[in-house]
Amino acid sequence: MDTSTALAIFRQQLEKYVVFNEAEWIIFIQHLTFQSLKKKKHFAEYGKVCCDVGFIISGSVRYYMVKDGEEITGYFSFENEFVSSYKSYLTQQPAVNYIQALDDTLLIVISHKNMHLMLNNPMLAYKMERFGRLIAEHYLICYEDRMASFITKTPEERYLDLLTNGREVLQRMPQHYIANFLGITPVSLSRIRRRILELTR
Amino acid sequence: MDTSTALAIFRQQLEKYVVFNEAEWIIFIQHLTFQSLKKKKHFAEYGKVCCDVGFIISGSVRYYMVKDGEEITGYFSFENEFVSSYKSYLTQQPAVNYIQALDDTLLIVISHKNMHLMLNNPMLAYKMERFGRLIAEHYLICYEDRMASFITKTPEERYLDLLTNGREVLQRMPQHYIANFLGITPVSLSRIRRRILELTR
DNA sequence: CTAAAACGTTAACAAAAGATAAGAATTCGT
DNA sequence: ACGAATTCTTATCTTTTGTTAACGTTTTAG
Repeated sequence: MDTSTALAIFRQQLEKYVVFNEAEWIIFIQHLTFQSLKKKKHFAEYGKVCCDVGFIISGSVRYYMVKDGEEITGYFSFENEFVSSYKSYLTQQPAVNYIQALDDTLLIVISHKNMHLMLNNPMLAYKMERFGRLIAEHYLICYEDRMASFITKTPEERYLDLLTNGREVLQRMPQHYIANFLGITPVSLSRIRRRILELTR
Repeated sequence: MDTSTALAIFRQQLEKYVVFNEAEWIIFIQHLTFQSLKKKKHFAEYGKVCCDVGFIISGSVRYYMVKDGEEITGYFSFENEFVSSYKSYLTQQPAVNYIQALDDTLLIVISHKNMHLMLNNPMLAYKMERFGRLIAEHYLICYEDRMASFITKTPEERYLDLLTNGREVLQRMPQHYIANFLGITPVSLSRIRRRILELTR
């Protein structure tokens, strides 16, 4: 995909949050860069400050932490979604997690530095504050839903939710990533799948 | 506590996020109201749109959902913290949870209507966007931490975290609220406490 | 193309958690 | 102050999950 197509897609997706006029857009895109991540390469790593927010033009990533030498996958992001180790990005402190490309992934990137240049550029400041607010609110709602499912639902119920809603996650993802995502072990997920199969058979 | 003291506290706490000059402050406070919630009264209820964000001057609240007729407590907020059923507030759709005062609680309230009046008031718009962004980012980080603990830690580890960090939550909170908050049953928490006692004895 | 690595299922056993109920201690409402 | 309700612990039993290991299959890398 060429960069102008990617930018057009980005602009269209952004319009959920904020609409730039031509003059603003020209300045805005000067603060963007492209990043191409080969499969298995990292967008963010434990112990390193995450300097970027990315917007996924194509591909996908997984978020994981390492505990007792084990990788534990906590989340995924797909096309037309944002990706960052937000706490690290926002505080510019070292990240506690990894973010890794699951496929070859093309991203539009806003560095923390460029974001703050825009937040301090009178031409863009207002819209960037608004943009930042709406993005943060959007992901706040995602987290609120996800926390609620952990508090009120069993792993089996969360998996059934995934079957009905989370098409994309299930299609191409290794099952042990999904197990972690649900808060259980791969073996346990395999058993849950068996139980469901037996019931629906 | 009188209202001017409360406002002074609020102003000071807000300075973590945004600093108002005198002219702005005068307009800002015209968009605030006070709310006094008796113990056990609700700040938000299932099925009703949550129209307000509150700032807790004194007291505390718990967030809970009802599942199979059971109340399941998912979170708490204390003095100098914000409280809202954010998804409902932000989308103005009916809430899926309840928020209830644990003690008599005094709040400073910004209604959704007033928030949007300020967001559209040229005198305040920029700072309110910024305020909204920073608040959302703050709670995004809280959620990120909390999700991480659910994905990577056992209930026992989460309880031990609470023992070292969460002083306030543990002090005055019924134990079955804390159990829900940890994602387990009250009986299970009681057993975890016993195990810990036996080890440290 | 081939060897190695990763993946998903299953089994067997251990550990933990859920459900239910009983009983004592504490708190609450009036 | 009193009875009722709530809270916490403990016990028992059941269910679920974790752990480890084995096995066949699939995918990956060189």
